Amino acid sequence: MDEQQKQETEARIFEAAVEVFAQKGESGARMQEIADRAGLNKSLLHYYYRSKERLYGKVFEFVKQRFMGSLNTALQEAPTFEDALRAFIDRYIDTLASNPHFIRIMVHENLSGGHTVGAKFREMMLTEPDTPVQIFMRRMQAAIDAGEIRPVDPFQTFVTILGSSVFPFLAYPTLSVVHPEATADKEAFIAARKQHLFDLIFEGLRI
Amino acid sequence: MDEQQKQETEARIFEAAVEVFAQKGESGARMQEIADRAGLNKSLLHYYYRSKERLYGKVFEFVKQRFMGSLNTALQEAPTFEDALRAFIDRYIDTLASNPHFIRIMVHENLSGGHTVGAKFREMMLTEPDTPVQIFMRRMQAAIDAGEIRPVDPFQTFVTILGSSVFPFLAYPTLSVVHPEATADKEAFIAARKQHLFDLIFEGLRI
DNA sequence: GTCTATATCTCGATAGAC
DNA sequence: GTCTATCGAGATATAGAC
Repeated sequence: MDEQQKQETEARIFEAAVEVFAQKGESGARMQEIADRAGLNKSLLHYYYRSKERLYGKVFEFVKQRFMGSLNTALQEAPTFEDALRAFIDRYIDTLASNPHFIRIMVHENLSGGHTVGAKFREMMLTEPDTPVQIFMRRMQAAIDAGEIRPVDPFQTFVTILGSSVFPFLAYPTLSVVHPEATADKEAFIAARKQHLFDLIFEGLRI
Repeated sequence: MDEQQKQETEARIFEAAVEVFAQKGESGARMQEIADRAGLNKSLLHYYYRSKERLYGKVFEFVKQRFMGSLNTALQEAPTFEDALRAFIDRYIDTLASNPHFIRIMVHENLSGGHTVGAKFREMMLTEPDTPVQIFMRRMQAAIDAGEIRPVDPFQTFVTILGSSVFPFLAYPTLSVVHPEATADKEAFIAARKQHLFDLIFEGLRI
């Protein structure tokens, strides 16, 4: 009972921390705001995580795992390149939509120099043999070699898919001002976005 | 002599402020860091700009003007849609490359709720009759009506171009770890990016 | 474990000397 | 105009009661 209560408190802190760090970044986030959002006393954050720095470290690690994991699973399945491309775009956008905090933390990291993110990814490149980028690029290269699609640079294509998928989640406040009609229904906009992206890129790669 | 010195000091503060706000966002930025980067005393920031809030306001306004200006000019020229598309992508990426701070401030704004950016853009939509989005969308719609390209949603296409162009500048620290060879020479990467994007999207729109 | 109270530090801002 | 010194608010972090 006590133990369970403890874990739940820790989890509530963690979830609140993810949200606040996503919105404000590491330096902009306030411990008080995290405590308020978790409905707990501020000193509990220190009891469970010692310092703001350590709390952020845990959050970042978690976010990175989820992020990479979603990319990996999306790439595993699918027999043809067409299927793989569609699955990748769909799953990736779905993950972004249901976990909007993740990409925000990653972007904050990159904007502020990307030192943490650089170190973590470098480590990952060494320990894990197959990163999502490499899997995607190999798969696309195979399709090119087999004459299924045009010879377009796989890495550039990967960057295009990521950027096109991520951007709407980063710029939503601006986009909703610039074109309210298209973005008012967020569900519909996301569905349309998936359809559009696959169509445009697949046609762009077609022989 | 004094007046000139004064202007130079003010300019140095401003430039340093642009850099720090771009890196940390409004709340994450520190007046001390801006002063250090400008090689000046912290109290001078208040002498010239009264408060952090006002300094940020000036920076944001400046950034927004440069940004929108570059988008507009890129869309003016070009006779055919193909030319317009190429010009738009080239000019837009060039502007991002030579002014990397601008987009970062915009993204920080959006991440932290986008209230300032929302108000500013709403105002712009009212005062200026033709925003870049509208010009692009109208032009693309005309090309669709004329049967020059496939009937692909112009707004979605606009978002795809923006996202694909912007993303590398946001995620450069991560990308350079994930694929060092492709990103080591930044000039070359940007040139390749322009070429790739136009090719992929133009082929994707082709009848 | 969770709270209150408080110590310690950092930051934005101002006063005043030069 | 530019600097040093400092104030006061607000933030992180800790001590100690329950």
